[in-house]
Amino acid sequence: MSAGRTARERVRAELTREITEIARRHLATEGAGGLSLRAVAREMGMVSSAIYRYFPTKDDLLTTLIIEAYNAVGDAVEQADEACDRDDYTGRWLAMCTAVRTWALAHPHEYALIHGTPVPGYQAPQDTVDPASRDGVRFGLLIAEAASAGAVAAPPPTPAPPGAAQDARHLEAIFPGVPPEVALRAVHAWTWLYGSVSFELFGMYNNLFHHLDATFEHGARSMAAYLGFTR
Amino acid sequence: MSAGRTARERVRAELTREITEIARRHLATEGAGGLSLRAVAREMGMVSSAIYRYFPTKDDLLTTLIIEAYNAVGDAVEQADEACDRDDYTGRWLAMCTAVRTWALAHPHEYALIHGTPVPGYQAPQDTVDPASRDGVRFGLLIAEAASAGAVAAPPPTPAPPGAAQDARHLEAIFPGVPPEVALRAVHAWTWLYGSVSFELFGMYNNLFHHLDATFEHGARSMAAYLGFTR
DNA sequence: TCGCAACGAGAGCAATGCTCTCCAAACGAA
DNA sequence: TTCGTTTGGAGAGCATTGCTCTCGTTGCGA
Repeated sequence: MSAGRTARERVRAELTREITEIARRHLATEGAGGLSLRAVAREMGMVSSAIYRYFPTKDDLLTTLIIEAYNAVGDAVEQADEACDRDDYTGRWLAMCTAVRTWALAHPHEYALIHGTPVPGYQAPQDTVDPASRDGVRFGLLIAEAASAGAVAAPPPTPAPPGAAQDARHLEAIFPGVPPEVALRAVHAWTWLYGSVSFELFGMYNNLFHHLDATFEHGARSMAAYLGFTR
Repeated sequence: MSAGRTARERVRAELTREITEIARRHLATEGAGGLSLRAVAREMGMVSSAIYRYFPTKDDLLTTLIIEAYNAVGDAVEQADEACDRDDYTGRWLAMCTAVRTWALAHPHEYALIHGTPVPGYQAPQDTVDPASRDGVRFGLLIAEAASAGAVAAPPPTPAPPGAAQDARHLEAIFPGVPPEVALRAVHAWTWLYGSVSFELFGMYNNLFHHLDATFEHGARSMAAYLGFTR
């Protein structure tokens, strides 16, 4: 589709791209609330109504931005993972954690868009779910590989209501071949990751920590132990 | 101050209360983005400009709501804690986790207000920091009591950069008398708690878990082990 | 009793998302 | 090449918002 054939199609693709680019810049500087279709149109030298030919609704623009953001995190995580030795499981986990945090710190508003309060009235359409799960899928792969390589010590079983065990079995899709108890822990560790990044970004660690890099790394290492990685 | 003396003062206090009440209701149904001073004024039978006599800015109303929300979580956590045996440390931890989650599920928009994306352009004033730390302070108390009672097993030390150790020593204020390594783990567990609640509330667990109660409880128990509680 | 501060009413401003109508240019089939 | 059909920009317009300003009125303390 990028090789639009008619002149109109090419110009349309180009303008659409330009709109999202400007919108992304506005988002990055003003935040999601400060994003205005009229302002984008203005910056493009368009009259405000014209922009609705490209994005019929502000939500549609937001959706595009959200998908981009998810993909950016997904890319970051995947690249970080790939730069590691395949069987350095702890290293891969640390790299993925760092990738998420680094990206979030560099793109706070985009991070907020996907992991903060859902935008009022906004309903995530189906197109977002695949991009949204890219990072998690990659993480699942890591756990699966580590488990099948015997590099994950079976954790001491945690007493839990039966529903949790059922859910754990459903996790097979993301953690193929991983023992349920390990898969559950993996989700908890993953949850810690995003909790930690959100806390830092939204200011909950202010006045509490002064060496955020170091504390984050400590947390990630500590979670690696919690996960049971033996190497 | 609630016993305002002059009629005017009493009426002012009452109107202020009524405004925040309506605002809280709007917030609960429409979310933070849908909160409109004009709508509140309308519902009160006031002309829109009159409301500015009570809250000079929308941010001021939000600040009030935010403080209320923080206090509500603080109350919930404190009450949950107090309903437990003093030396059932695991039980107290579980109770506090459940309290946070239960409150959040019952007041999703208020939760989002304090733990979601910071409202665009909003700068949290000083009045919010005390209410904001009530839950954490209570949690710190629990850890301190457990540690001094010898009910926390020293965790295997996690290798970490020096900054983390420095920060850990600063945690003395919230975790008095708690070994640094334990204090750090406590923060990570606390982070997991809010990460977990946020993930659930913001829909990240959709299509992943079906027994959210049970899975949450599993996580909390698993974190209790991570914390090193021995009873 | 008098003067001031508080406060409601109303009009107004700039901005937003979104709609509708009008018209010119690009397009594709004949 | 012509001609009817999309496509898409311009412009006006609507309802809504936060916020300001002015103008009376009214409660209050001195």
